[in-house]
Amino acid sequence: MPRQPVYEQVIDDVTASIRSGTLKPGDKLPSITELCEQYRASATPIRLALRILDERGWIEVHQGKGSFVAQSPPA
Amino acid sequence: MPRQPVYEQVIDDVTASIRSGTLKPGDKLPSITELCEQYRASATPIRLALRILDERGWIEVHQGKGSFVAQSPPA
DNA sequence: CCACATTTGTCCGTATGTATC
DNA sequence: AGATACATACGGACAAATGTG
Repeated sequence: MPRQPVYEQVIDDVTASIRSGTLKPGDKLPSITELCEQYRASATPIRLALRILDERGWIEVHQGKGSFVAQSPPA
Repeated sequence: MPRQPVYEQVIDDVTASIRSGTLKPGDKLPSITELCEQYRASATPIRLALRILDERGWIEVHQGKGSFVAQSPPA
């Protein structure tokens, strides 16, 4: 079993939290700096995960403000 | 007017080429190394562009093989 | 099977710019 | 003005997949 990349782990964790209701529409996600600490990783995989989650419609990322759960996340 | 980031330029160029028919489904894109030379940029923005184009369904990227225009690109 | 070159994948650290608070 | 937060880009390192010989 090949181990899962950090950025995929973040994607899975966030989508799971949204699906389960732990994260609700409009909720603010931890900052990149905080996510780096949580996952003990650099900003590279964290930022990649957030960008992909944004592309897929799970979150909205706003410069200077932060990342927020989308109002209508995918099923 | 803020100038356009390199990765957005790549995205625009590739989507335009696909839309115009210059690039057809199944066609192989230049390698990352070649795109770096063409745009006189590092791999970072090139990779980002390819990843986003993949997420949006324009291309398919395969490790060890290359990037190929999707069989059914978006409208 | 092995060796090698090519190509993409993942991640790190760093620097600088832009937006928000 | 300063602090916080995200954006873009560079260079480098090592891993993994592919194709060829």
